[in-house]
Amino acid sequence: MYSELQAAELLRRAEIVPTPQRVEITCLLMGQRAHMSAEELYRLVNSGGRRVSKATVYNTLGLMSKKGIIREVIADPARVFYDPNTQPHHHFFDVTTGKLQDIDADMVQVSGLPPLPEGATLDGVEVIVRYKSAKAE
Amino acid sequence: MYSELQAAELLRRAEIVPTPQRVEITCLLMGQRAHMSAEELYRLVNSGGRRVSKATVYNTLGLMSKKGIIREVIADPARVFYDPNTQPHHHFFDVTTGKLQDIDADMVQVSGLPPLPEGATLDGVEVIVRYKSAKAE
DNA sequence: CTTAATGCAAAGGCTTTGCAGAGAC
DNA sequence: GTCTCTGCAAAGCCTTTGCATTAAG
Repeated sequence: MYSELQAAELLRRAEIVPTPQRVEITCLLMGQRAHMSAEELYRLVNSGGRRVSKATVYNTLGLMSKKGIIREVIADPARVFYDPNTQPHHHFFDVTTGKLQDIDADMVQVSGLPPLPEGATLDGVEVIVRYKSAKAE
Repeated sequence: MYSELQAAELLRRAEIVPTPQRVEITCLLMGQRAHMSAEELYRLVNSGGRRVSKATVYNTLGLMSKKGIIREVIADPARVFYDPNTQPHHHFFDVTTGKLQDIDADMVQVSGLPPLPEGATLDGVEVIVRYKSAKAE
């Protein structure tokens, strides 16, 4: 579990004013092992008594990802996942269930990437292993 | 350029009835070096005199990707790209312009991936190198 | 008082769906 | 006539935007 104090501290360090809503969102996101989409998080926050608007959820996630304390993962065409793990690492994506899972970067080697175009800034290298799980077709 | 005859042949081999609309879509997609989204393709098809509905474009792309003659690439949260290149390969994604570009698989080595969960079927390994290009912020 | 954060609802893209009409055999 | 494909429009989902309200210093 992730305490409100930890969350507030994290936000403060990222120069984000730790309002109650932001702290709440941060707690839930950080406390979760699975990755969540904004929509899921929005529902989760609001199921827990607290009332936070959609705009604020999207806003907060956008802010946090701009400040680098969480990371956007684009694996599912239907939504963006937010990943509390900012260490370099990669992902398993279960196409059947829509679940996203971490793969430690230590284990995976990517080599031979061509250089970026002139003047470009690297934004990240993401490896996504997509698979279908047993159940459904 | 990609001829209608080639397109029809490709579709037929994939057991897709080569209707005029599907042939048209296939021609445009295959003839293009850049990757396109369904929406772009829809606009492109309809700018060329021919009238094809949105439903048909989405339908055709879905069919083709299910049959394995094109490939979906998920790199941009806002849309799915369709890639006529079905050889294993990877992608550069220019965050600034939204352009997607191929990276030959030959050059890139990915090693050390952990095994899939029990009973899972690999659906693909995708490496996406995201970068910001010179211009905009 | 001034500035920033929040909430609401509406708008916006991309994609999917339902169903009627057209076409092929 | 039957089966499939097509087209249109409406609906859906996630996300963004605009603007009035509220909170903070």
